[in-house]
Amino acid sequence: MEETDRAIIAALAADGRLSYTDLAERVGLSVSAVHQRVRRLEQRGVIKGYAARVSFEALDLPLSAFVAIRPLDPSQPDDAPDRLAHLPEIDSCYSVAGEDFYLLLVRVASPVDLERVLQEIRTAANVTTRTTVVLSTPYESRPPKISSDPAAPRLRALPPDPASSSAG
Amino acid sequence: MEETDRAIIAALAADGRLSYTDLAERVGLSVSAVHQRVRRLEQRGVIKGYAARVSFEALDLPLSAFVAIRPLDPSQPDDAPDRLAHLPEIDSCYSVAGEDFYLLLVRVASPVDLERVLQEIRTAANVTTRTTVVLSTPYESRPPKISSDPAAPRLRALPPDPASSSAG
DNA sequence: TTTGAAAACATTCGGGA
DNA sequence: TCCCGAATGTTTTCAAA
Repeated sequence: MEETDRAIIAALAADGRLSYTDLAERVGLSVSAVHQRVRRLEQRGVIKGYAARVSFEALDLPLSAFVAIRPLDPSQPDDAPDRLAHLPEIDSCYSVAGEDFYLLLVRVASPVDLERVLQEIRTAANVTTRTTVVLSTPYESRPPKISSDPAAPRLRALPPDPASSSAG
Repeated sequence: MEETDRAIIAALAADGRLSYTDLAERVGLSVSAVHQRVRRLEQRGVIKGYAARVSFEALDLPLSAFVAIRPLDPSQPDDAPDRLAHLPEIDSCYSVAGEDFYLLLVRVASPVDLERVLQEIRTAANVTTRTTVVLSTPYESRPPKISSDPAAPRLRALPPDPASSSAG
């Protein structure tokens, strides 16, 4: 039961378009039972959604970079994520411990575009930036290991937080 | 035509389980025409696959960290990504410019697990580590902006490279 | 949780712009 | 080359037990 949910999640993390029929075969349940479980996982927020994995090269966004940012005036209220959310080049925004405040992952078409985005980041959030260019990506966004360990903690329902995501 | 492909990609990046029927309505084409286009995008490698977006908190992996690594002996052949690929806690591995060689994103259940993974990374790849803990994630893995700019470059077919991913 | 039937959907094909 | 519409098999969905 608990283990079945983990199997479902692992299967859907690896192939988000699996049919309920295939899923049912893999976990050894009827189609409707699997369907119901998936729906419960979606409602509980364990499965937050589904996405096509797209090639950034093919979309002409071959240049990725990590941008660490630090406020120019640390006494100001810190709403950098909100101020930056409208920039479509920003893939991810992490609040981090350490000398920097946030770590951004940006995707652009060219060095010139990176330059422009960095300027936009600095002016929009009143921050300094320190940029690390990604040269290649051996692997990325691998499906998480789903422990089928019998001693593993239960899958947890989440507090109703429909906006933000990982790593609290 | 070209713009239609971008609309399809944008729709599937936001909702990877959209039916072809829904997709067809959105882009104003017949179901079979959309189906054909999606298949071509998949074959060309523009769409690399589909994945469920899972909540790492719900999976009891609430702690994320960026781990910058540097070889102890820079004259040795550098195969750190291969040496680390078996560690399921590593979500992503980026080769980066700058003082560090690689930047890893790891996901674990607790500080103790992070400690263990860092040791495993150091011994498996013969590297030093510098770790930045993620405190929260305002947003992550947002769908890329798909330029419908008429002057935008064509969607590119990819050389047959079925393994690696972004940012060359 | 299962079964079973109805509705919706995916997939392939032939033909037309 | 790209599109559409129809035919078929599959999947999803729902009710009932």
